[in-house]
Amino acid sequence: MDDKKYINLIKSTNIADYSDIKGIIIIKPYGYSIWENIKNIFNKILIKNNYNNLYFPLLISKKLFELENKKLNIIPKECAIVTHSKFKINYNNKLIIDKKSKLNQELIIRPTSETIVWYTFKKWIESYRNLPIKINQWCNVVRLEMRTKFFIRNSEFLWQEGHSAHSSKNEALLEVKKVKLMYKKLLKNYLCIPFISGYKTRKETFPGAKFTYTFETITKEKGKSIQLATIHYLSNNFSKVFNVKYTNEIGKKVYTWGISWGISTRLIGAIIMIHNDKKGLILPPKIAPIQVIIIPLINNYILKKRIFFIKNILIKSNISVEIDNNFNITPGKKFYKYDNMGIPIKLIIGINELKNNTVELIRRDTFKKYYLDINNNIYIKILKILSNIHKRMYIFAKIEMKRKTYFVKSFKNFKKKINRNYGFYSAYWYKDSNNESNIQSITKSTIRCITSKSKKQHKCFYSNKFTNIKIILGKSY
RNA sequence: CGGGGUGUAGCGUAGCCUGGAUAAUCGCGCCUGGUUUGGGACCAGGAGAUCAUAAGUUCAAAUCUUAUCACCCCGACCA
Repeated sequence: MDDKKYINLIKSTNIADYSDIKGIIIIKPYGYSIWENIKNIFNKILIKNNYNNLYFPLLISKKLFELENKKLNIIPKECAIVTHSKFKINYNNKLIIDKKSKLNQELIIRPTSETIVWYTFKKWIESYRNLPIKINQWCNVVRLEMRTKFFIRNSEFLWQEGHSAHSSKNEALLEVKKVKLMYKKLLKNYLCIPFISGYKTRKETFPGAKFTYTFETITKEKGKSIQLATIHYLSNNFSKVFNVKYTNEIGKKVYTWGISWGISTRLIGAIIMIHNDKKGLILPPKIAPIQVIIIPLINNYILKKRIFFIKNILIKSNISVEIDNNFNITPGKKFYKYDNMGIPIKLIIGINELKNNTVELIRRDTFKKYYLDINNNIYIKILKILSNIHKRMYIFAKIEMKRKTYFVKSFKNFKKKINRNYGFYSAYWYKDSNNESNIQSITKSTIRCITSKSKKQHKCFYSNKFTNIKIILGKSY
């Protein structure tokens, strides 16, 4: 999918629109319900894993950022900074900042919330009995990026950020494992997104973290990489910054351990880029705002009753269903519209179906037609088809990702190949940040993650030194 | 933030190089009436544009010049 198609698809499906500020978008109802569905699903996963939702403030004081900067060397580079509180009108009748209203201290619109979270943890944590603390918030964050793209890189985006504090290193590391499973479940079982996962190189790791674990996928046609989710193992970096110590079982004061992790509305971008065809978007059934659209072909009282009958059956089975009763538009046009929107199932009823007590069903993914007997528990068949669509979407996306995953032994070979085809390139690599920078500047691609360590030693594809580290390279958005 | 491109009705566009007369082409969409409705219907009529913004050149600017803003593409930055 080229970029123009991507933008047109988002606009024509009413998922989102531009605002008047660069990189800041309006998420329209159809797009927002996709996000709400993701939220609802993930909230259930969060509850199961003993996380509580809460809310931290949008504005963070510069004072706290300074603490962080001193110890961890985190310099917020693309933040929006609030400096004044008033406007006045000048001689041209234009609004200008009232310089008298300059704030005593600059406020920063959160680019992420570790700062305020750990400032707060300091107040909450005294004893080992207070631990672990496991919290999550759904909010917006602002990062004024130079180059933006719908959902993939916005200046403001919605996300989920999980934070936890633990009494031991092992417990924190165990939590990383748990979150990995949470994300794997969401991506595979709900969003039909295949991925590779692994550790970021030091260069790509969040500055406040000991390591960053990442989930990456590639887009359908282009094969560009998209980061889907991240988990940062913070070790006790932040607890040292904010002096978050607790008294342990033997009365000693020790630092706490932490992790933080997030997924954002970028997932919507990933879904669009992965699940589409010539006719438009194909939404994974479990997050589709409308799973079944019923299209009556004639405006008729008996048919109307029949449709409500079907709708009620489906609603009872928790299938989200809508009826298109607009007879000013011809059926063909409706079919194209709903195909473009990616609605998994269309149910069509006309004279023939009414006579035969059937309904015609068309799958969005394969366009295969089924005729269902309406007196024979149609919801069972529909649930089954929804689940088949899900499975097929995941498998196809996975095959596509595998097809675009190559193994390279030499840098020469890699350079040649990535120029022709983007994708995932796996290789053995000897850890060296200078080499990493060279690889990036020569090929315009980055090390997406370190996927595994083999038992045997292999030659590094770049330096020929022996190594057991296997990486995935790719060109990212 | 550097390089390139674009900005004309709700959307997509023609016109711009080579300035011209009532200031604007075509398609989609929208409104009214009628016939239609099984994979993008048709006929008739209608509404809708300070040509991104600002300044300049000129008798005359959508068209030329400059600045600003936004968007797109390619870099650097980044979830």
